[in-house]
Amino acid sequence: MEDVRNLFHVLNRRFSLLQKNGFREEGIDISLIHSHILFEIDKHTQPSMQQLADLLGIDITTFSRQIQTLVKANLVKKRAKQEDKRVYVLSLTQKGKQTADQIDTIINTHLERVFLKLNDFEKDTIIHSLKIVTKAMGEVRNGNMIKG
Amino acid sequence: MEDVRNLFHVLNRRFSLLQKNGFREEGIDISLIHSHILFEIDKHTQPSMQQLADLLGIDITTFSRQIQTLVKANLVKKRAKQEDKRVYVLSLTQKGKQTADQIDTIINTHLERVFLKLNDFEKDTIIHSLKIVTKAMGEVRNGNMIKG
DNA sequence: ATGCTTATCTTGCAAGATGCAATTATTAAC
DNA sequence: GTTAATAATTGCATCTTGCAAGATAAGCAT
Repeated sequence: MEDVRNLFHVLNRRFSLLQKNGFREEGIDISLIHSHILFEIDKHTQPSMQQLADLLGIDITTFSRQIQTLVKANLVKKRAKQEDKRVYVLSLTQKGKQTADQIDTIINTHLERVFLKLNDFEKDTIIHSLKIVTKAMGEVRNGNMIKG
Repeated sequence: MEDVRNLFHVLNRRFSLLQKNGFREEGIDISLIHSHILFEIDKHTQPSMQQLADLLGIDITTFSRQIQTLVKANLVKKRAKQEDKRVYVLSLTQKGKQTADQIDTIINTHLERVFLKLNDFEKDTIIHSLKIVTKAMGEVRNGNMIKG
């Protein structure tokens, strides 16, 4: 069991570096955390602040200010929910969507470069395994998460 | 290919949460970044500042200050290398090693809880897959890394 | 309705993290 | 020996973080 932690750790770090390197190489000036926020907003429909903060494991106050920055940068739109005006619902602006897509392309390009080293069987096995383990990790502790 | 990014992303996040939750539940007061630094120092023999900073993808100036904090907390030891006195070699103090081991136990316990949900075949497949993909990701871009 | 409790989000503040530019100390190159 | 390169640190300005304390809205009891 002892090298499982190491595997996750290294994998984690390498994926982070893959993203950072991607941004740098393509001259995109965005932080990892902002990229993640755009990604999550894009993935879910009408997420609230609290939902996304929980999902990303960020303190709500920090998240609130990150969103303010993204709104100022015209990447994210925030509007009060009709049914419950305490809640703010997030969505991407056109520019935000465009940025999210651009980031997606970059990361996928880099991921493809990784998978080129592997044959189809390995590829399928890996994706299957990632799905299983990700699901299992979500089931152990799922506070108030949106299904991811 | 498009949900591979998502898989990595979610897996990444869930592993981060697993670590944070572990620390919180066990009442360990340590940040993720400090935990990672201890882990890496423990894993490598006589790593230099620059090596670890590169490995973790942290700016060397930030890393230098993180190490100062850890040295003050009596978790890390820093000594000049004999052959090259510009270089500082890092190691764990007794307390640092103890902390690293404690963290390791916590994370492994939580990981075991995840793997309980899976059968032996799935477990083996997943570990095998993680190894392959981690290796592949390391080979695509390996700047000046120590072998991980 | 009125008050009490809970939920969502925002700000004040103080502490910590970040990264560029400049500096120190050491080694390498010529 | 002078100059260049490398490893690490410090100054400084900026950003991030999270607790505590608000502001506002919704739910719920009486």
